[in-house]
Amino acid sequence: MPQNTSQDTSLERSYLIFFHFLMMSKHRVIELGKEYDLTAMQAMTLFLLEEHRAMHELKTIFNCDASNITGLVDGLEAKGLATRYEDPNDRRIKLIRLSKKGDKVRASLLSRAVRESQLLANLDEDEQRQLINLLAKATDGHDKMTPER
Amino acid sequence: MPQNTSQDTSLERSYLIFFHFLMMSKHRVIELGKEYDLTAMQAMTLFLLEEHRAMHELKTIFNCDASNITGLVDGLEAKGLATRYEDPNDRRIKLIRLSKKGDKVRASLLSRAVRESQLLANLDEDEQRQLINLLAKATDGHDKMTPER
DNA sequence: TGAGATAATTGTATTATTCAATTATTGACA
DNA sequence: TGTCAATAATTGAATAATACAATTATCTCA
Repeated sequence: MPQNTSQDTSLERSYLIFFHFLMMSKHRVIELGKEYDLTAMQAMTLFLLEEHRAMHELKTIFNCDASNITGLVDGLEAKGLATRYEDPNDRRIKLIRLSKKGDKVRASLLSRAVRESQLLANLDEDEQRQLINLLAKATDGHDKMTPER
Repeated sequence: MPQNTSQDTSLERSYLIFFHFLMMSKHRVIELGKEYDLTAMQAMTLFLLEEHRAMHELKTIFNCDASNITGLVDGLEAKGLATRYEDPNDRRIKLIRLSKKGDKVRASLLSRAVRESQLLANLDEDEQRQLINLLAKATDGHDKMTPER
């Protein structure tokens, strides 16, 4: 068995713990998405489409090439989950919104993600609330994804 | 601007906040890794290799096919950052450990990740500690990555 | 008006990930 | 002891994800 002989500082150790958490979460979303015949990006995009969003917003959030978003939205449209439409204020921009079917799939996916992810299962209700509040505060202002606005 | 007309429950909203946080973190690691000419997986693997680890452990943590780990470790060896060696107790198993150079790169990467990530910049010291403690508790027992053991 | 920036798309190239088959080793147990 | 199922790692081929380059349309603003 490995012995801990590390020189990492406490903050660095914290970072590693956080990173661990991050990777596990990703796995859970991917596995859940598969059940709905969605790629990881498609599943995550449903999460993001509580409201309509411009394609370039998705590009920023996913930190990827714009062409990937074209393909991503093509896929969602092909499945009848979302539709594109022009931004009336700027005809360069296309906005995406979920269809009725997309809304349903999103609701089901999100509900199951929350119930089954077990990510917070080790925490009592109060701790869960604390954690989420801290994450929300930490996240605030970092990019345009903030679902509160 | 999108108006919030959501039906999401508070727990679901929390999940989305968490997810937001998760994606941003991933981007930061990827960008940092690039500066060191490392792929995302290579950078994350350095994080994991505080101690030696068996290849199949990495497979579990990354939730990927075993063949990816072969390629991953090939890459790290080619760069002189890590070495394979046989587990003396089970000759099927290969253990990976960082070289001296690998240790140095890991330390630099981790230190910069912590200092520059700005992930926790919105929180004061006390809140940071709280957050990390909650994440550690939430994470505990979820798989074999826990760096404390 | 017109130069420069942004948004989206297409086709292509590159990279990442999975799949199937193979070899070696281990552990269980009849 | 010998056999069989399970595990670990590897290889090569197939598939999927992501990035790059070039193009069109639109917007901003000096």
